[in-house]
Amino acid sequence: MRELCLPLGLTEEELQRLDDLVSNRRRLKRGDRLYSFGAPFDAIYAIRSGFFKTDVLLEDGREQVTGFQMAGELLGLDGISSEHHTCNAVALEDSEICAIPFSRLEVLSREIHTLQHHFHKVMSREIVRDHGVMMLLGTMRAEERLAAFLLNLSQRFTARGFSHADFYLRMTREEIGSYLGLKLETVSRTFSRFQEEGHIAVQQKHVRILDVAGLKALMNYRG
Amino acid sequence: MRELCLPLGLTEEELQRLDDLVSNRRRLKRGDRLYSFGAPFDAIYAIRSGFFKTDVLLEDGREQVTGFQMAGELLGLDGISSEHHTCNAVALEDSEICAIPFSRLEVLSREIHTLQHHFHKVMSREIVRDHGVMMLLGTMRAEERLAAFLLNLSQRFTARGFSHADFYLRMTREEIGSYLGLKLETVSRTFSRFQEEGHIAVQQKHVRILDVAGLKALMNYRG
DNA sequence: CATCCCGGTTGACGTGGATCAAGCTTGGAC
DNA sequence: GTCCAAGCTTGATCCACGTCAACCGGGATG
Repeated sequence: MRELCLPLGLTEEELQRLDDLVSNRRRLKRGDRLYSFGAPFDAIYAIRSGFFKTDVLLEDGREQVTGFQMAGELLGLDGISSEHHTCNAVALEDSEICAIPFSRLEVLSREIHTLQHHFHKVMSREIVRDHGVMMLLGTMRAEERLAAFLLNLSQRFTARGFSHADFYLRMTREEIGSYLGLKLETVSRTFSRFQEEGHIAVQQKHVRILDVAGLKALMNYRG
Repeated sequence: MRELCLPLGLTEEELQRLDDLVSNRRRLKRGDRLYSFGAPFDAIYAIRSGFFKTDVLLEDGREQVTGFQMAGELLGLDGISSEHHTCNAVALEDSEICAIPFSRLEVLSREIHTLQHHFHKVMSREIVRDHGVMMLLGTMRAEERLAAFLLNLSQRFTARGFSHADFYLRMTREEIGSYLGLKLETVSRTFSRFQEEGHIAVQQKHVRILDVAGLKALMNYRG
């Protein structure tokens, strides 16, 4: 956890103060909302365990999933700008989070330079990630989108010590589709095609990646 | 300029220190790059005047425009995460920017709380903006995307004291298309359709918005 | 002045993914 | 165990947007 979401090179005393900051824990069951669009913002959240999605809704009900977050990642950065949350965060499995009161984070990051810099990097990384999603939504075809999605999940599971090639999806086809700008049927069909072509083995939410190179190759060529 | 991109409520002395920070000006001609993908990051940039695009490229040459920036907006936030720029920033007209050395900004924002908070808000606003683009790319149809784009431009021009209804586009149809996830022909056709329907008058880069309500109405209903 | 060229428009046609619809699988409730 | 609802798969058809191609218009160049 520390390696993933906290800066290195802190003194014992600094670590202690950080631990105080993130001491406010909370458990959520699958389906629970961590926060909702429009709610007042006063804390960001570090995921200790579990899996989340964030989404934004249009007035007519259309949903865009803006991200899937797992242990070690932060939620709520969108709320800083307007003092209100601008999306919904929903637990996709039973999860545990730390609430980090934002005003206290700002105080502490004035005193601990590495914390300040780390926090800026985390926000910036979120912006870079979003640009990657724009690239995906703006220029890629369905196959490329799903391949990129699977490879990204695989890489993040690996970073957390799980198998890079064998995992359970926490989200539905519809949620994957919303994230990737596709309909659930297209997601399902593309899974099936990947399976026929031997790139993966998929049965409902259980995915095994059989051919990483093949998936990567799908991403770089038209046709 | 100050109203748009600087925090309010600073003392004279604080303002002086800020002015020192942003004293490093630079002029760019149309087509010049402010920075390129992979270049070392050491400063963010405030646009004093002019117009920019940022884009990311895939290995096979596909381009995704990630944003259009105008006076008072910041460029380069993407570079903080990895100490290298992760996109290209290109001037779409002759422009002037202030380079803000990032390490100095971090020092100063430790001392001026309102600056720190303002900077966090700016980064967060960028994240929120990106979510809006995801929504646009993931769920909207061509008409909705272009209407949203025009209304957004209009609103930003208004905030800068320009006409909300009469402006020149600084970017090509292809760049608009790249931003909106459409081909240039689709952008062109959709402009023509908007004109036929009386929502706008368009001649090449000159756009007049005739019916704001009509454009807004286009955005919320399927079909 | 003529020429070039880049960007824009428009038309004809093709297609990837959406839509509509029918089963199927699975896991939780009882 | 049975039942049911939610989610997944698959097929048939449709259509919004992409592709390909022709042409136009205006500003830069010589």
